[in-house]
Amino acid sequence: MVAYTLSDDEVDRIFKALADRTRRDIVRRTLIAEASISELAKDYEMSFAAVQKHVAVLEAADLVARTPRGRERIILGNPEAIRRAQQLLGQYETIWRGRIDRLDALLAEDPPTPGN
Amino acid sequence: MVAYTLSDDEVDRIFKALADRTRRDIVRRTLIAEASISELAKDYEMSFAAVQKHVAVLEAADLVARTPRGRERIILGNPEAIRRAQQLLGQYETIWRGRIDRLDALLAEDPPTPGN
DNA sequence: TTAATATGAAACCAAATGGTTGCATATACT
DNA sequence: AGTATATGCAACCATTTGGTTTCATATTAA
Repeated sequence: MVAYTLSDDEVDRIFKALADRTRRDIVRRTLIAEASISELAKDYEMSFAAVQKHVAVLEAADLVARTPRGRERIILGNPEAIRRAQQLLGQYETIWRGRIDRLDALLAEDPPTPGN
Repeated sequence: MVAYTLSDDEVDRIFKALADRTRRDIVRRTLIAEASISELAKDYEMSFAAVQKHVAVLEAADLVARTPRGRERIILGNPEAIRRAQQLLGQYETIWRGRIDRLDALLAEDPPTPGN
């Protein structure tokens, strides 16, 4: 299992990209099946250009890939980026478990005495 | 295992809160050990008020809890919120696996014939 | 009681965000 | 060749974000 090290900038981009429901929906859809930008755009109540911008944000975060096919641009979700974000959150879980371990250690020590 | 259902607004708040390196550091630190806002603020190159605002963003996303203790406010990271975010990303993984299964099914079908 | 500390909250500011419209260009269809 | 479609990109706009400073209030310490 390779451990990816993401820079602060990369992590910023990933979470910022995921912090918008339209973008999360695009990720979800393009993980299910590829779609062109105009196919995606049909289903949102906003302009084509707005959807295009959302896709650009996702691509900058490497959450989707954009491949030309004729006059279209095919968007495909990138499960690897999602996995990296998940691993990142997993590290916080590990940190927290460390705190619990330390608390347990404290409680396992000699019970506190007035003179201690 | 209880499945939490987060509203779009809640998910927006969580990822937006995590999309800032100072806030991620505050989460990390307060998962390790509780800290007052001023203790946190000492270690960042910004005003106390700025750190106070970051804590407010994290609290709104339920990523930390703020408990009064005397004149201080003690900040403690909330591992449950992190876990929920992780589960959310896990759902995307599941979605993606569905695509792979469908692709496998396609490949397992009768090989394509010109007349098909 | 007075001084110091910790927080809260408001007003302000520059930059980023999320949307728009309009126009240019590339590709496909007839 | 001419038209329709898909995209890219720029300019613009309102709102949000991430910072600041300032002032008020609550609590602790001397």
